[in-house]
Amino acid sequence: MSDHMPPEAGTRRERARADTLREIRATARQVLVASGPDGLALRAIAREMGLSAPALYRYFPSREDLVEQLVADLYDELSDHLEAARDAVVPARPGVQLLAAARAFRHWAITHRVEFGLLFGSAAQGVVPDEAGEGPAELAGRRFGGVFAALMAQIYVEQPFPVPGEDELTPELRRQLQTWCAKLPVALPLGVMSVFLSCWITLYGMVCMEVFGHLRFALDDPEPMFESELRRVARQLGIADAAAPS
Amino acid sequence: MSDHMPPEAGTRRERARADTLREIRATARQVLVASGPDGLALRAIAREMGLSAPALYRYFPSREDLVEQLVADLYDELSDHLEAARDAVVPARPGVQLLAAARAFRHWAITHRVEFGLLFGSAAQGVVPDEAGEGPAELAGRRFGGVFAALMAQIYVEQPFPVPGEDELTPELRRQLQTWCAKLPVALPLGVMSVFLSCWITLYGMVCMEVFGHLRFALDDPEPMFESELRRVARQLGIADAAAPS
DNA sequence: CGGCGTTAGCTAACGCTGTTCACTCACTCT
DNA sequence: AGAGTGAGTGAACAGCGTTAGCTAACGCCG
Repeated sequence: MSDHMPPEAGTRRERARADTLREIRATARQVLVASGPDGLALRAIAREMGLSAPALYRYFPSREDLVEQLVADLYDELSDHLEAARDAVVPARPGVQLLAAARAFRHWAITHRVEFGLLFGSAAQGVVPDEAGEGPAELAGRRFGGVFAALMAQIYVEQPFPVPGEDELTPELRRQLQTWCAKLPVALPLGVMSVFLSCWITLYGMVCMEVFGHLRFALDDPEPMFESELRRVARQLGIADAAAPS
Repeated sequence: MSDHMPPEAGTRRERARADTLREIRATARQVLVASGPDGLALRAIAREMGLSAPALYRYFPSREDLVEQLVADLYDELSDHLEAARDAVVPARPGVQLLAAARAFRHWAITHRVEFGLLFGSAAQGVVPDEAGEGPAELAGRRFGGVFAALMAQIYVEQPFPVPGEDELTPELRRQLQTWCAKLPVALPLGVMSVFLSCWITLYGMVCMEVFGHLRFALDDPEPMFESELRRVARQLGIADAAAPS
């Protein structure tokens, strides 16, 4: 008897397994926000689902792997959020889209502090993460970075902004940017890539400092400073006209 | 580190207690680097010192407080490192000193990754740290920030660099900077403070990204990029001439 | 000098953690 | 119908932070 059908499903067992796996990931996420990163215990996840802790080992070889999967899921969720903000911009000018994505990044970060801490706060992946290569988290992280990178490239292609010439970069930096460039699908001037990194560092630094409380020594509400930095970035990208807050 | 010294006052008991307390802090630090932040267990510290775990409760009300003390110690150590680098600059021009301190910051961070993660990651202080006010860690953190702040102020006082006028700041940002300024010993133009924050965000962002591995997607060795960002900061502070790497 | 209060340190214990093992039971396939 | 697979179980182990109750040494004061 072959009922063929839902194209994408395997055997019943495989479907059930996939369902449970999804439920585990969802529950883990929920426990994370409810109990903080330290409260993210296998037993807590299991209890929430009405099964016993060792059962989870049918799905993940260790807690660490489960957390890594969770990190990947969170990166994906964050990427979705950014893309949604980007695509909500009409008309779709990449400059405005970049600013929208940046604001969405900060918004997600401050409304999901615990999750953000897991992604960017060195908690999960060891602080000394030589761990060459792979893992779903690494992959999802690249998708996240790609959202910004693509927008930045698009901005430059549509309307080039001033970038340092290659002769203005130190030879060491040039070499670093070159080896990076070689790994990319499209080739961009090295100066563009240095500007991209510089902007990304500003964005990352600003949001990290806010979420981790390292701006509280100075600012009560970091949003105005964030907007100010965003304007500086926009100026650097020649999209200052797009910077008015929505 | 910044404890005052020789009299070593107090009864014998008090001295013994102070000694043990210092030993605990030193051992904690050592266990931290040896076993990572997760391996920083009370029992491990106690074992290393040849005593039992509950004994530590005579010195700290909880593990969390011990970690906070450790964080304070690390901030102090880092501050010492920065001040040493600053004071090693001859002749003592504040521009050069700032760059020296910035490089020392990065150097300490990448040679003390685990400790850095504890200070600047989301691990130690709760990610949602409303915890108003106090604690030795907060205090030591302010000393650390003060090193940079003082240098920056000195640079401006000696030779003012161009800063945005108050009318170029949004009213919200102006208000934020004003309430911060009110808490400071000396009053500086708001534009200076916004530039300081901007520079500090760059420095923090760059070093955090490197240590937490969020630059590995692009750069193999982030140092050239760090130097490039440092030059940008120097340019902004009118000390570009001081930016040549030592 | 003797006694007493203070206090550093101990062991034992509780409840929690991640993880392993041996087992049961339901489902799937031949 | 029987064999085999695999999800889920409870018990157990080592380790965690923390509390309680005890011991013994120390410092002070009469």
